[in-house]
Amino acid sequence: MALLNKHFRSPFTVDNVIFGFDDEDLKVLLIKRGEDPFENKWALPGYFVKELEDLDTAANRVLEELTGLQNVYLEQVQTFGKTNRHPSGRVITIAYYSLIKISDFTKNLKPGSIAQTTAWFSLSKIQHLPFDHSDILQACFQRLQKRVRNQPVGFELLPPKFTLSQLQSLYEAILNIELDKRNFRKKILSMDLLIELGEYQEGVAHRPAKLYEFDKNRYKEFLSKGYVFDLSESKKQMAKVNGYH
Amino acid sequence: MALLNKHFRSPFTVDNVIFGFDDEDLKVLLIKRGEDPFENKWALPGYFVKELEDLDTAANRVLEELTGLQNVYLEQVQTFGKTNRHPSGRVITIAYYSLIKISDFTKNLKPGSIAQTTAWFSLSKIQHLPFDHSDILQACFQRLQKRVRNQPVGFELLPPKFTLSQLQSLYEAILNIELDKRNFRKKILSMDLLIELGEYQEGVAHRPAKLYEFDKNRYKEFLSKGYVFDLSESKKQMAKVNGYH
DNA sequence: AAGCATAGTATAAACTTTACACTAACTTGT
DNA sequence: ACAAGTTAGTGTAAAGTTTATACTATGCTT
Repeated sequence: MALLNKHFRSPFTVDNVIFGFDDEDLKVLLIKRGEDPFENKWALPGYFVKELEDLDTAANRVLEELTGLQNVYLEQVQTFGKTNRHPSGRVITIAYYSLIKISDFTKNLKPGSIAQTTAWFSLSKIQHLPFDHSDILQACFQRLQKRVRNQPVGFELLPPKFTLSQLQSLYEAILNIELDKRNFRKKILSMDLLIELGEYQEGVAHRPAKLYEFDKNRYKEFLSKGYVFDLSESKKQMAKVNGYH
Repeated sequence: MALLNKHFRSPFTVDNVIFGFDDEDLKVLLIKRGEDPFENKWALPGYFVKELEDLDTAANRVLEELTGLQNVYLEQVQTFGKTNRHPSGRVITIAYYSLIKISDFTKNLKPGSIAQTTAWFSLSKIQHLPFDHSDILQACFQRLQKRVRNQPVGFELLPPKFTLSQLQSLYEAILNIELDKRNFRKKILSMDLLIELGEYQEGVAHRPAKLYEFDKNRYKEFLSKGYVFDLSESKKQMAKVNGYH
């Protein structure tokens, strides 16, 4: 309809903060830009949205072209639209983050693909990013920190079979706090969402840990009973973490 | 820069879910559309964003033109970009909600302004809205329900001086649950964020209630001490509300 | 076989949340 | 002026949740 033509049009991108976890650090996949502005700088991966493409589809496209992965946890976070955020003209970006199993990633890399110009960076070591990508990264990370306490999304970052210690390390890395082993286990197991597989870790130089699996069906039932996934801490504890009493 | 011209451009709007509270119900301000598509239907207010206008600015513009109000609580929620969401062509919309003091609103209405075609609707009575506005409304309402438990935004919907009963009704209306009077008061007062004014309600046919004010400065201090605003309920309670045990 | 590294486990104390019912203060109608 | 009506305001005990804390178990390495 002609009416729409009266109005300003902007190009749109989706930028995708791809998180991974390597048993130690929370990492983010960055891409070395192949064109100006900021050619050869590391930046968040993002693509322009196509005319006939939904936003979620575009975000999944970024992800698949970079990692070869499909059906990955993806969440829209915030839209960044300051008129001057891109030096070449107005570009609005819709920020997403996704959670991938870092081990799957390496398997799916095709030689010569665009993914050859990507690398994982520990979140804590990322300094300045071009455009407003630091703001975008921060918004996505903060969203993840909240999400992980109230939704069972952490499992998206772990292999399908994992140990409780891995799970705890993941939470410690994302939330940047230390957790008590016994209390953590009690809490997560009390929700009764993990299946104890009866299998054990292999190839470790110490007592092997039991392997667990997150059970999506039990989680559906859990929700339908009105229960709420919750790994948050009391106000008192939160104050302490921040160094107050 | 020429590079941007390669890419698809879309017109985009901000839609703003304007919430108000009338001591009874949570309400939403709708506008009767003056043009096709959906002429004369009630819909969420929204405007096309201008070339040199930031998104937040545009959202505030919607608000001010409709209500005459400035400096109002405003939060971006989600961007809706399905290719077919608008029958006349692709339009991406960035959804915001705002919280206003409904009493301020009526004062600021200019006769003959666009606001003459607006009306407040109880949230519970709104049925079908045009476009994907029902989805937008739902997303904004859900965001508000979460926000109100973890941030002191409820006060934005009340007059500067309010009673604890009004505050409780507000929470009950937003969360759609019943709260225990004694426990609610204990909890909100224990955060020590309200100033007891020593003034009382007037013109009511019963014992007049004390008036309180929310103290933004105390809240800043509260935050800087690492405390967290929290009016949430335990998992047990949540389960009960939903009819389970 | 000793040493090393991580896995795995229980309980008591502190704290938070919940359930619950009566008196106080003001207005209205007689 | 007083009775009836309406909402305001208040404390406590029981139940539940969170926290702090330290030792034994199991497998690998040397």
